[in-house]
Amino acid sequence: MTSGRAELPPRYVPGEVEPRVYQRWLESGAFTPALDPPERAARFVITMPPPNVTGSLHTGHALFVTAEDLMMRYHRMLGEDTLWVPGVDHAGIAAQFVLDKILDAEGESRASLGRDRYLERMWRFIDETRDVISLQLRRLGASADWTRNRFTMDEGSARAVRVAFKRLWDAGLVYRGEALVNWCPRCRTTISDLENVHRDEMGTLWTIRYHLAGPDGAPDPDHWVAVATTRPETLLGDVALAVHPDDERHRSLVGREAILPFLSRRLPIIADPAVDPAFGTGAVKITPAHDPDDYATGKRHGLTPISIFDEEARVNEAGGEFAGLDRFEARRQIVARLADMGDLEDEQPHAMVVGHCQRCGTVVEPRLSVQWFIRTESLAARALASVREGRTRIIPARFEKEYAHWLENIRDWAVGRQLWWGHRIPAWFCPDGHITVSDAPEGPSACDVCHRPAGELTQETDIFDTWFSAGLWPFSTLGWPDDTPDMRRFYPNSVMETGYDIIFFWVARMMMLGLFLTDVEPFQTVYLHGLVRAQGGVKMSKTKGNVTDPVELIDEMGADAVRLALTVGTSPGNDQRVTMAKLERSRNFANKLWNAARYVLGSQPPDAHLAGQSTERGSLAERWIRSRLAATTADATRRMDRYDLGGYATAVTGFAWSDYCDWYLEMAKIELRDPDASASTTVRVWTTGAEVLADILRLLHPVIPFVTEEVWAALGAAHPAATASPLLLTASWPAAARRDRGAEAAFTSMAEVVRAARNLRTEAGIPAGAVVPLRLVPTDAAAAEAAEAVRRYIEPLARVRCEILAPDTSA
RNA sequence: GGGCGAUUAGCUCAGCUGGUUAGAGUGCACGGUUCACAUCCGUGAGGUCACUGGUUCGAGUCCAGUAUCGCCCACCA
Repeated sequence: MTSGRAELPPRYVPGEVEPRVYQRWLESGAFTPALDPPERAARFVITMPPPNVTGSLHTGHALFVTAEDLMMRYHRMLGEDTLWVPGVDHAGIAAQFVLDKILDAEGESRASLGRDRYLERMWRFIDETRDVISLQLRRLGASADWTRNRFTMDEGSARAVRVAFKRLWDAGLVYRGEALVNWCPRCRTTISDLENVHRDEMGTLWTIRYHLAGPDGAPDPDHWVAVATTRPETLLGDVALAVHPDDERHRSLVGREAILPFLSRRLPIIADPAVDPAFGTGAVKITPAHDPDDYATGKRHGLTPISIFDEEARVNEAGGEFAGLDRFEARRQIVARLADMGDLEDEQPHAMVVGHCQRCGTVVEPRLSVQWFIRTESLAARALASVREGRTRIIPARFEKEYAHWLENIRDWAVGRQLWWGHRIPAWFCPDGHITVSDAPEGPSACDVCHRPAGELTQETDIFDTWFSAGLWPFSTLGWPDDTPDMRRFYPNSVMETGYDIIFFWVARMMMLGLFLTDVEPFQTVYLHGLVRAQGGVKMSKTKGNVTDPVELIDEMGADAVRLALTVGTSPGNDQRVTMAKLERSRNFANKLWNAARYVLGSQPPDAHLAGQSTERGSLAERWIRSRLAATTADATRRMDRYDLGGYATAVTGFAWSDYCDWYLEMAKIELRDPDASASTTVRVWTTGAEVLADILRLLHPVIPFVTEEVWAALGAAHPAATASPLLLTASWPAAARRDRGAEAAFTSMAEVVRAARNLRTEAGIPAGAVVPLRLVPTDAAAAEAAEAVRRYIEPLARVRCEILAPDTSA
């Protein structure tokens, strides 16, 4: 390689270097693990949360890419066998929500298209959107292996889903049964407990009179039971009234019957200890099909539930005259009618908790239906033990408690969804109701029980909860269930990195499924980042209009600045704000580095590239900066190893800016311009600066990869010995050298004098350009000697002329 | 109803296993066109580490309690 002057453009323009640098990385093939990994190399595999296929980059993505890429680049530089499999998630319910809105605008709907055409339309839609997010992730610098790009609806995932379900079924961990589930009337599907988000709301508590049945069976106008309810519309599904067995006020009622308004159904009055005598009137209506408590009560008393809503929560034919009304309209009319009849006794504002669909916000309706469940008890116990016994560690540790609490109280997982976009449950029914689960792509050849041929079987129409396929991600992306080279080499993964908001949705599910299916923890470490909040600390949301578009920020500030701003001053699991001030500061740092490099390149003495590694003892400036570099390297490495990404970034950027730029380069200028310096000294001083810069680039590369890579190339052209590797991406992480305490102490004393002198100038109002005398009074002969030794730095740095007086020993 | 977190300079946040004058950035004040950089340089002001007790030679750091804010979990009509 011919060396010589290398140049960087005089101005740093954010966003300019990224495309060509990323292209160089891609062409190097370094994102893809080598076919023959180095012997005994440690392994580092990231588990990435696959973003929603229909989504577009938001700040949360920017944060996870930054954190993961930081770790990846660090471990790659350590020479480890690294892998980051990128991909996207089909996001069943979320994707349908998006497509349904588009169809609505086109005058179409799920119903008008039907399942097959709807799915065709979805695939076309996905084809348009599925690369968007990946391309955006690349703009942030994600050093993922794009040759292994995956999708939770690809054939590999589909097969993993079938096999996983079959194994769960064969192990008796799957059952199908009637249950009261969370139903979203807008999405028209079951949702899990996790997707049912509770919100405090102000509702109304109505007190309604249920007349007792008279001797003739007709309602007795003079005798009634008053019942308090927040949902009067559900009375259409009442099957009983209940009181507490010890409640004296109502004891005489037990065993009698009341007449349901409007429908004249006879309701037995029962006694059940679940009733709180202190609440309302002490008597409650029992509506097993629409209330979880009532469902349990009904079961205890052998009552048959009556469902009164259809899938869109309109009153069905069981509701008599109210049939066809929306549930809230039905409520209004029923309350009005009761009031007219004089049977509305009271109406009070009432604080209550209401479940809403996580996706669309609609009030969740408990609905009685037959569902697929996964038995979670044994799965959860293993997932719990893994963390308790330290085989998987969660960072920060406080989330281990939340994880444990959730798993200890887990309920069975309703995995079926009445949607179309997703993996269809591989279960078939024969006319006799037997269930056959098959993991074969073409389905079973016959009923497992009665051996009827496949032609007489029909497949379940429900699909899986999106998190079921996501829960297989760490291994379905590596070829599981086959014993592939990737599985052997990269499983289990090392670090699963994600936001704390999906610890239950995703992390816990991966642990449960991973342990059951592969007998090993899918990853050793769970690193949870905080959430990015908008200015003022509120959650970002499109409806609030406070979303900062990371793509715009990258255009304006550069990907390096966005990454640095998301890293400095953060700690795992804690929320953070991104402010314009922080972004500007980060961009300024990139600019600073660029200019420092320009100075180094521009100040290269002739033939400097011919100098080998200097062995002679350098100047104080050189020894000091090398010692500080050693300290910073050790600190940065330690922080990286402890996942203190914020501390790492702060340490390294601080070193580069303060120690290197503000002090070393200024001291080096003095030495480089010294007319008395020998050529070899000048070369040595410059080379030290170039070598330290090279290590700064290595240390900074994980967090600001683009600028450092570009500077590395220029530095390599000027001084190949400093860089050694053509790409910084694959350069080695620096080893911490020995510190030089003597040099550090000498520097500190010198710097104190300079700072004191500058302070005196400012206080005395001495013009910045004026060179004034400075009298130093050493405390002893050694101090005098030391002062003399650093005079050459003090004088230009403080713009003074030193007079070093005789030692004053009086103090 | 449980549980968790936060509370440190005007603002945004770091402070690991308790140890010398509590840090950073930004903002502010003042001064700077020195040939890398005004996306910069220099100097400076600014904190009873929410509050109350306790442990300790010593606490922002550990313990108990209180307050405010936020989050998670939870089938009471």
